[in-house]
Amino acid sequence: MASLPQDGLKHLAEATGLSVSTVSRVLSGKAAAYRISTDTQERVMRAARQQGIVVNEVARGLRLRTTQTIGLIIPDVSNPFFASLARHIEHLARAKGYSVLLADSQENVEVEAESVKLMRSRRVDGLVVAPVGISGDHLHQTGSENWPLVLLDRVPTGYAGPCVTSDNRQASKAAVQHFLEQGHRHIVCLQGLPASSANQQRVLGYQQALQEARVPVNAKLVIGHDYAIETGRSAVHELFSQSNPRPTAIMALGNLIALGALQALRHLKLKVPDDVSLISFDEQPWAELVDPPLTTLSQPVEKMAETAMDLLFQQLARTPLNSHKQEILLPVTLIQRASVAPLAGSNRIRLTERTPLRKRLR
Amino acid sequence: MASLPQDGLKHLAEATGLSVSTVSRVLSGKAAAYRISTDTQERVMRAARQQGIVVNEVARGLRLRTTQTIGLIIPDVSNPFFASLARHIEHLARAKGYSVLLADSQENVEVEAESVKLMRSRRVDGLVVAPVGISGDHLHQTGSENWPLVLLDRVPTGYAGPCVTSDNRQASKAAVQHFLEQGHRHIVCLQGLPASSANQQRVLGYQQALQEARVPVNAKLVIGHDYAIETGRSAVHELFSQSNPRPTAIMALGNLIALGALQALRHLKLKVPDDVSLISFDEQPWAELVDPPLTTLSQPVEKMAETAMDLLFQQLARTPLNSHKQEILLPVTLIQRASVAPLAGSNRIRLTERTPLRKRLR
DNA sequence: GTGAAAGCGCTAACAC
DNA sequence: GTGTTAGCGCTTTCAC
Repeated sequence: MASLPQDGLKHLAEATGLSVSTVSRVLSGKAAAYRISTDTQERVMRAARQQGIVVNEVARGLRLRTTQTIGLIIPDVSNPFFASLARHIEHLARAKGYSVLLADSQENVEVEAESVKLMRSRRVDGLVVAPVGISGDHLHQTGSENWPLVLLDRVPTGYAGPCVTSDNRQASKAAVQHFLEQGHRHIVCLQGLPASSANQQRVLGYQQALQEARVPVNAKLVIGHDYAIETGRSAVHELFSQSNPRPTAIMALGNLIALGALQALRHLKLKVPDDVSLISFDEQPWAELVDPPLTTLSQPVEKMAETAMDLLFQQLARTPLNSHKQEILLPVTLIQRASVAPLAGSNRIRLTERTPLRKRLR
Repeated sequence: MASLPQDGLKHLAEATGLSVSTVSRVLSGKAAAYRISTDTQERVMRAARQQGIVVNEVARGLRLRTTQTIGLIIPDVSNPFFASLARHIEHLARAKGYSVLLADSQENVEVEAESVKLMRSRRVDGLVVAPVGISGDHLHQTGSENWPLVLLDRVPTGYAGPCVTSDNRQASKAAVQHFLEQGHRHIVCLQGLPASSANQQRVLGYQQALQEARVPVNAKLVIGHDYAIETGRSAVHELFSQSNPRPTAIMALGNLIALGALQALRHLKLKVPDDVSLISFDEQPWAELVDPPLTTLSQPVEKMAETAMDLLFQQLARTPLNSHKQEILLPVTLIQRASVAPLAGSNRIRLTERTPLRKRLR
């Protein structure tokens, strides 16, 4: 912190001829409670404004044992899904007087663990994290027992604390069922980070849909290793330039993956949806503008952020959480556009609606 | 900050039978400088790990007068351009041991001013801000004289401090020249936030290109009021559903605006590029996948972030900045794809390259 | 090699 | 209504 020219209540006290306590009281809005005279209040305020003095929140934080800061740890801020989450969280935090300390874990467990530790040493009042891995151990280090924490979007298996996700399993299951209804049987699943719970749930939904329809599950059709655009691109290249019989549908478990898949498909001169159908997880502004307009699974991003912050604020307020509401699952919507077609030779008719169909799942 | 079960060096001191000073010295890596015995070091480290004690950075910050935190204020984290900037900045900050405190100013000057004040009171060591307005007054409040600050992407007129932007004027000028070469004369300029310097430079470039080509500048063709998707949509609707003669080309001064324009065009059943050509500011992963692949102006996002952080770190290190390098202008690249066609009846041929042409501007 | 003590800028008893 | 004072948890001079 730069050493400010005029720093502190002490200085203000001298300038106004009052004591630090008094100055402190008016500056922290306790004037009424202490019945400080209007005159005094004015004097302090004016001096503060004139000399550009703002109270030192770090000293305040030390004394008050609160930083009015929440930590936000996400795997990739540049992924529009997380960027959007981050934005809503920042707004909600600010509305309650909290600032947000941001860490991008780069989909890397070590970086994440490091960030958690850092945030703890910086004494953030609470933490919301979209964890990378399937183990949540590093989230609960020794000594961090009742430290306000809520997990978002992804939840390690066996995690018992408060968390909010969308219904990933149900969503991808419904999408795959949609494919099945259109006659598809060879459906690729372009997965994201295999270690992330969201991905696991999505893959599970994919498998369940197949099993329930008595369609054999081919492990080779689940492919990919992270949520990056490149993963979609290379997986599609690999799968569609050789394999036989060629898959007829692709379930992309993330918006960037879908983009990569689209690129590869175009490169391979495969038409969507004529040659292959495609559904993407995550709705984005560009989804209806790409060629063809994409059928997507839309997560309730804003609702997710709100719910997470609710859960966090409840903890901050030391309100015991209703134990039965700790794990919150939000419904996903299937938005049907033009990237899915009935399998050639199947008896289904192609969807021709002008306006997209929205189907709330569950 | 939650009151941690075991807090502080004091506790560790008792546990190890040493003094706080010693414990402090080893925990802050000063063991060597003070010739602390290896045995003692071990003892402290082990105890710290066992009891899960992390030093209280806020107390440390108070004492050291540094928070190892930089503030980042941007107008909209969910805009992919800023999200990307934010990500790079977070990485660069972390690499140097800094955390980042994030504020989203929502393209609102008051929120921005409020955030600056907040960051100052929280004693961030430095600030990087992409300012909303054309006045930079609130960035330099009384008492914040030599407080490390660098402006990013946008610079208020007359601002003298360190800042980095891309060459907005030159970029949009080149884009408009490209339109002109293809025979277009009625070129719409879909602007972003009129008060932002980036927008002003872009509009200026647009005007200059027209003037130099002796094409009359029609003020009615500059339309829009912010960088949102809705602005592109409504402006296009307004302009293309009635005006006569209908414009034949659109310069969109932001990626979301372009998306909105594309939506509206599709809705009006106008084909790109046959009926109207389009160029978008900001390159995005989806740009080559929308229909048609978009010709874009690609800003050097990573380079911008790096440069800004360089400038900031120089200030943090109290290295006097080379005064002639304080205002840094980075070149933009024109990526030609398929959204621009020669005007029907003009004697130009349509660009048919398979791979996009990249033209570095300036 | 290690300890004692002062103080970073603030708040909250406790006085009056 | 306002002032005095004792810390919050850390670093660092000075002592030994």
